[in-house]
Amino acid sequence: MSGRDRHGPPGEGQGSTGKRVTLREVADSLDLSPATVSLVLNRSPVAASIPPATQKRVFAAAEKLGYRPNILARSLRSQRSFSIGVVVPEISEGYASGILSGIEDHLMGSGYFYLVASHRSKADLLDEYLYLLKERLVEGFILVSTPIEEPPGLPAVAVAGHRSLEGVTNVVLDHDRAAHLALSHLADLGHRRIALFKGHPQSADTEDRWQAIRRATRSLGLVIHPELTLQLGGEALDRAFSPDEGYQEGYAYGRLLLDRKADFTALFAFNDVSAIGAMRAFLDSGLAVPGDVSVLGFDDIHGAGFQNPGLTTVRQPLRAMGTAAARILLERLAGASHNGPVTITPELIVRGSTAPATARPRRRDSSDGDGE
Amino acid sequence: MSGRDRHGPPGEGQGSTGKRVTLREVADSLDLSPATVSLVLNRSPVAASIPPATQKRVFAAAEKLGYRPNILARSLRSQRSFSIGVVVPEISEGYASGILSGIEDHLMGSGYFYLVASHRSKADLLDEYLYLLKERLVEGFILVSTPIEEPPGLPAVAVAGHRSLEGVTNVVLDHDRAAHLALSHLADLGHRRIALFKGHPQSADTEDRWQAIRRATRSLGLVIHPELTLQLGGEALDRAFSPDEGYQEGYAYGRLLLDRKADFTALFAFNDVSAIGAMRAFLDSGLAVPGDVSVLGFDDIHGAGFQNPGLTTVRQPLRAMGTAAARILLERLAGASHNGPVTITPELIVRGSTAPATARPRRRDSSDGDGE
DNA sequence: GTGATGAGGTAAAACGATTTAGTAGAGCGC
DNA sequence: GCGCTCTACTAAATCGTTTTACCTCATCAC
Repeated sequence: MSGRDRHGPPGEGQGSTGKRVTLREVADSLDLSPATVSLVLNRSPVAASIPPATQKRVFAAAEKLGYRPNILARSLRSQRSFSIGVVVPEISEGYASGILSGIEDHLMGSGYFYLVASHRSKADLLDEYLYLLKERLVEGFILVSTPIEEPPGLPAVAVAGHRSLEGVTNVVLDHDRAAHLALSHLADLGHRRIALFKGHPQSADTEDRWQAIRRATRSLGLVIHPELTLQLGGEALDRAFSPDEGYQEGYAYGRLLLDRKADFTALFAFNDVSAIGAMRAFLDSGLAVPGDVSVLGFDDIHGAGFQNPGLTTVRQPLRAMGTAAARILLERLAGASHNGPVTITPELIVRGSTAPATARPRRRDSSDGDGE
Repeated sequence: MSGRDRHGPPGEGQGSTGKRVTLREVADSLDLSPATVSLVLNRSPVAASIPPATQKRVFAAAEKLGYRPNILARSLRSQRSFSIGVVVPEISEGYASGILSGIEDHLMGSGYFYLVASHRSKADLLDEYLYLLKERLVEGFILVSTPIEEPPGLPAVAVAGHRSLEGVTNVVLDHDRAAHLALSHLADLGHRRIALFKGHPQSADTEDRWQAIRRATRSLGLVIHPELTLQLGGEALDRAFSPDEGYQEGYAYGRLLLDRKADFTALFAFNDVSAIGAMRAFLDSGLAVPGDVSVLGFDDIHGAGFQNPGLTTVRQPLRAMGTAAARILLERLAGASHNGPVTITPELIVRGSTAPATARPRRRDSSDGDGE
């Protein structure tokens, strides 16, 4: 709608090699001035007085010569770049790439491109990238799970939101609903001693989700057991995990949980990756999942359903969230006012990793396998 | 080395808001011409005759005012954009995002950005995106697992290569070594009836790998059983799978394999995703992995080791491949001549999904579980 | 005094659009 | 014939650089 509406046809007029046709050349071929051609092609209101016949000639010539405006020149003059900056913690990770794919879907359809930068949770890199992106005249930002301290200086949409900031529209998951779905599912299965993985301190969702979990716990008559609550990326472990070692980290924290020797019948992890890692730790130590311990993830990343057992999880519609973020940003760039946060609704996906709690202590006891 | 060598410091000179400082303003503040300032800042050889004292003043003023060249203007004039186009089939998928993260690593360090486009295996989208990227004056392409018909018209590096094309440097995995690693591992375990998943016809690696498998099979004294060979995305199934349904597709083809009732003791899949899907199909139908069937994947995507059982697989160093692609492209842009293909060496990662072949027919028979 | 040389710059033309402020000519009323 | 209004355009400035082709002044050799 905004953006350019002509995309194709590629490769017409001239081959993919050869010099580009400029506005001047089109104008010359028509014995018109570049100004006229520009006005017509851009459907400027000023072109209202140009007779339809001439307009037709202009369009025809542009088509025939395969004219494509030089985006750089246009951007320089009009101070628009038709590109936006997308900032993610780490691109090779399921959450970010899911969102990204939604963003791309929407942007491409609108004539925009995007530049991606991964800050790997380093504040200085983040600052630098925001700077470099502005230098490239991106028109706005989409910040994915990226906590920033001050307004970025351009219209922005934050995907795993955080506290509200001037000029930043938040796209947030309904964490209360998510926590309630997850915990009531476990409660209904009879779980009372539920272990929890809190998210990394630098993850934008961590705090919101944690508060939601506390509220849900209370409203369901459950209690949070501090000895069963582990903070990912916390000081509990001597070893730090790099951003793409989420599975290993989950495994390590799963082990840690077992080492504490405090009984629990279920784990509600911060995300699928840590859930899968922990599940593996449980299995390795001889516990059955879900026989001895139920495991509940978060996100529903690709492949979550193909774990063994399939991972029960709270699905975030990542692609839809990306699409929404892109749409909102473009609307704002087109002049729409920026209203409150946009809420996304999660969904509980029940698979094989959760089952009724059993009274039996969590000790190796593989009398009944997971037949199904 | 090429590219700009100054990155930071962000946020100095002026806040993140406020108008940008132009070259003209720097020049005016120094009572010099923009030309001089430009020459000095760019360390042009022409600036040799400018006395060091003046040069110092110029740098100091630029720093003080927080001058940052406008990239659009620079690009327009010098016909360089300091950005490259990365084309992938689908961004939210592990292979592409792994490569991407390597690409990013290298590019960012060199002052380049990249624009991503996902063609979702549609030839018309691909053409259009190549066109749009050229329109944005990207300086070159990195094509990830993207087969193209004709030279793209710009320097390019293809990551999961294909037939050689003018101007395209291929970064290819050593498929012979990969196939040999995988098949000799299975052969050593006593497997003779090995099922195979061929890749999608549109995947660039498919044909190379298949030929490599044929060679490896011969040299190992194995035979390929047509009834155990399935082509992913082939006509065997009535249902087509979208690009992000790789797991489901693997599951479906796993089932298909079982339905054929032809005995096999191992599966060597085209990639981890289909291997995991198939593994799940085997488990669901009561077969033990690796007790009844060994499963061998390809890629070593994130989380492959956290499957249950852990997936034995041929690792492609995705990130390193991305880095290599970016490095080669930048070298070529800097004038290096484009030599032959670059070969990447795969590695066999043995985990729990492969074990010695058993004579026992593949029928439900769960007498010994997969304890450890 | 002349011509050459070098030092230390600068003017101005690109790059390829967009857009504002006109302008030439036609038509028309009077 | 004058002013006015339209119509159908166009000239030229502008965006912010880069880069080539100068230019001016000193100095020096002869």
